Amino acid sequence: MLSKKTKYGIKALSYLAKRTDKSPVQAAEIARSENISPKFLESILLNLRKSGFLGSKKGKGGGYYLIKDPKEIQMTTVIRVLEGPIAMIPCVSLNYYEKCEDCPDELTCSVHKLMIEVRDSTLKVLGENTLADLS
Amino acid sequence: MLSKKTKYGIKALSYLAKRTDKSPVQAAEIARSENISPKFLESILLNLRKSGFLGSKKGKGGGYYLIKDPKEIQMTTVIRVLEGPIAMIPCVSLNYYEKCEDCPDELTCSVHKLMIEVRDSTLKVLGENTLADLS
DNA sequence: TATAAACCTATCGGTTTAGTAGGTTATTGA
DNA sequence: TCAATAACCTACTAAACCGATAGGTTTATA
Repeated sequence: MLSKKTKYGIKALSYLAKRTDKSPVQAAEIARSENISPKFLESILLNLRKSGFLGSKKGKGGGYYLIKDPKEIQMTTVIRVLEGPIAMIPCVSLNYYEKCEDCPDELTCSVHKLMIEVRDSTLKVLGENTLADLS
Repeated sequence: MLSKKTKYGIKALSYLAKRTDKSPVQAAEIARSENISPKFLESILLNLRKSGFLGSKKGKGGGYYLIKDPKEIQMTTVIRVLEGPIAMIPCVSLNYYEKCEDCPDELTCSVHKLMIEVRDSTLKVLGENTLADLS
């Protein structure tokens, strides 16, 4: 399950991607428009700025803006930053790999192979979609 | 992320599916063989029995056994029982649907469409695999 | 009748989630 | 220069969930 943090983050990015002009948008405006708790969204936007998705401007007329072209932002990278691993289990994660304590051998694990299949199909969908595709 | 409960449950079911004879297997044996906390596994097996996957026999020589042919058990149904929804977000779940509080309209939600795509690709993989395929 | 094994209930420490509160810093326009 | 604005930062919290543990009850077998 996607956390609200991730969902809100995607909605905020998508909100910015839809705008034609690239002037800064205040966090409060996004929060209002997308029905997100303002303070919670603030922390998410901060996170997205530190991760290199957003730029920001302080003071009056300030706000957040997209740094890259929405077409260049794959959903895989967005979700990895906000949510963490895309795989359903750490032992098949490409970016957040972790060995299972209970498995002596991954190759004979009945769950492992299945989860690789799931991971790859999910990666395909998320890799083919960019921020620009969220309409 | 899959919970350990789900992972252990799948491993236990797979352990039973691999056996040629269909005599009951004790929870403790599965726990030992799969490196699972015995008491935790007990509660999972109980869950699987109540959900109709397993039968059980009490007393000496008792244990758990598969009720159906492993080929007939789709991984979708296993995961739904153990983990809950397969979708990454409740508003696209087929079996555990829930409306989002923040979305006035699902059709215009940028996250919604993407998550339907992810859901469908995951359902395809899990639907094509049965307990028998876990080898 | 002793033993084995499923079954049941309750509890628990730790972590994560989804926020809230309250203040600090930097920019802008009057 | 000063007040307003909006990002930035730190800390806290209530509730839920997770992974397990403890301890007892029931039922079947030898």
